[in-house]
This record gives sequence, structure tokens and C-alpha cells, in this order.
Amino acid sequence: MKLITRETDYAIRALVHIAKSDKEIVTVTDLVETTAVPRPFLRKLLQTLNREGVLKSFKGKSGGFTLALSPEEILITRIITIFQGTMQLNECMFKKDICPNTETCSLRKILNNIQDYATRSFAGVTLKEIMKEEPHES
Amino acid sequence: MKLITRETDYAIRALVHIAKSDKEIVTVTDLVETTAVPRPFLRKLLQTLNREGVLKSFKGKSGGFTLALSPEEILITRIITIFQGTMQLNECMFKKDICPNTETCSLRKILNNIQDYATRSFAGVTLKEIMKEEPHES
DNA sequence: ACAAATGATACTGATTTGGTATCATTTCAT
DNA sequence: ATGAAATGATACCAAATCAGTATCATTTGT
Ligand code: FES
Ligand code: FES
Repeated sequence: MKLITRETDYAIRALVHIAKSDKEIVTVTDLVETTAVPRPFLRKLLQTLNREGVLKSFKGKSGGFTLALSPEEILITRIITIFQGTMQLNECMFKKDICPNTETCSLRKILNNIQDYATRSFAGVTLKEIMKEEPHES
Repeated sequence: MKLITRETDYAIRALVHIAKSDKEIVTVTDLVETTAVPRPFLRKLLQTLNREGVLKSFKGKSGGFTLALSPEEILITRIITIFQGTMQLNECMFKKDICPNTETCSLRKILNNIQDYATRSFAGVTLKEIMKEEPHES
């Protein structure tokens, strides 16, 4: 039961490294060294972030990636949604059926509360906050 | 990203039905009718609940299941743990490595908070509460 | 022209989840 | 005793998701 998948995690860490880098343009090779994420997987992931407008990419000889937005503009919920879809902790069970009584199910209420809390917790958290004290340098 | 798996859901619903039933001993056949869960799957699941001491089973001709504890003694966290292991929403990424800096990772903090909230939300919730207004009759 | 970068996309392998199938054992009713 | 009707134990299977590869095309600076 994981809130955050490996891909999301990798993505966030890559973003942090790009944001922190002193180079203007960061290449996949750089990131493979700093993050130790398998190269082809990382590549796919960065391409996705580019397509989604979180990164800007430059092709050709001295190409690479930069942030398309400033760290304080990049919500991490955005990243999560990109790789995991919208956060939905509770689906009414018996999926095929229509649940007649969503109002009165106490289990559902609990799950909904947790989800609301999660949503509030993430609200407004941007890459900037995460950057502040990211571990896993090396 | 689901908090509760299908198996857990089925289990809870089966327990509710057993608890509500007027029969002393409830058989799998009864439950297949009331819950529409596939029979062999349901069987496996009830056997597990029996092994774990949540249900009591009776073999032989007029056998079946009853609750081994009263509804107010059955914590639903117990059920969740049985089928999904202990709730752990955050694993430090890069599993193989030891994460050097668990204290300062802001992402981890958020995840931990959510997990604590979830734990508190479930604390003390028993089958009895869930029973009160279980939908999906029919 | 060529090397060094990304773009696009299809494929593969591992794990987890949801579900089956089968046979053994117990017990009640006759 | 015996057989039907229940559960116990266990091995198996299929679909979905997750993690990762492989390949070829395109762009661009030198
Ligand atoms: S199972 Fe449908 S609302 Fe609870
Ligand atoms: S990634 Fe290890 S604590 Fe955040």
C-alpha cells in the first residue's frame, strides 16, 4: 500500500537535482550519476516530464533538460498525478455494481477522511519545499 | 493507490453478513448468495480468518462459520493487517540503500503524517461500527 | 559529416492481485 | 457403515500493474 510509486520518487529526485544543479542544462548522463536511476528508465521519465511541461528539453549536441517552471511553481501533486493518476484512495467496492448507499457507509467515510487529509497535506507543497533538505546526495 | 484491497473488502463484508445473520452458523453457500463474491475466493478468505482466530469454523455436514469474537472486539485494522500486512505508506525509496537522512526529508515527513492520520482514523473502529449501516444488501 | 544529445515507441520481466482447482478431512443423517 | 455436505490445505493460474530495456529516429553543435 504505497502512496508514492518508484517512478514518482525517481522523478521528484531528478527534479531536485536539476533544480539544484549549477549547470544551465542538465543531461541524462549527469542525472544517472547523481541519482543512480537506471538510464533508460530515467530517460523515459524525463521525456514524460517534458511532454507535460514540467521540464524543457533541448535536443542536439549540447542538449539536456532544464525546469520549465521555477521550483515554487512545481506542485508535487502535479508530479504524482502525472505518474500515478489522480489520487483516489477509495473506490467503492463491488466496482461493477452501483453502490446504492455511499452516504451511510462508515468505512467509506473513514477512507474519505484520510484522503481529504492527504490532499490537504500535499496542498501547496512545491518542489521548493522538497529541495530544502533532500537527502541522498552522494 | 488503494488503501484497501479487494480481499480486505470482501472479508469485511463477509464478516458483516455473518454478524448480522440470524443463523447460528453461516455457510459459504449463504455468503456467496448475500455477497456475490466468487465461491473459491471467499472460501480461501474465510479459512484465513479462521486461522487468524477471527472466525470459528465447524467442519462436517452442518458446518460453517461464526464470529470467534463479538463485533465490538473485531478491529478492522486487524482485518486489514491480515490481508495486506501492516499499513506502511512510505518506504524510503532506493530500497536497497540505507537512507542516510530520514530526519530531514520533507517528503517523508508528509507521508508519515498522512500515515499517522490514517492510523488514528482507524484506531478503535470495530466491526460493530461498520455493521451499523452497511450498504450493498441485495 | 559526425558525435552527442533527446523523441518516440515497442517490448520484456517481475511482482502483486484476484481467482481456480483439487483433494483430504470431518461430521451428521440415514 | 456410508454418503452427502460442509470446511482444511495447498497448489496452481490469469490479469494487471510496476519497473525496466531496447531500438531507431531526429535534432544540433562543431
Ligand atoms: S462499499 Fe459502497 S459506499 Fe461503502
Ligand atoms: S528518500 Fe529517504 S528519507 Fe526521503
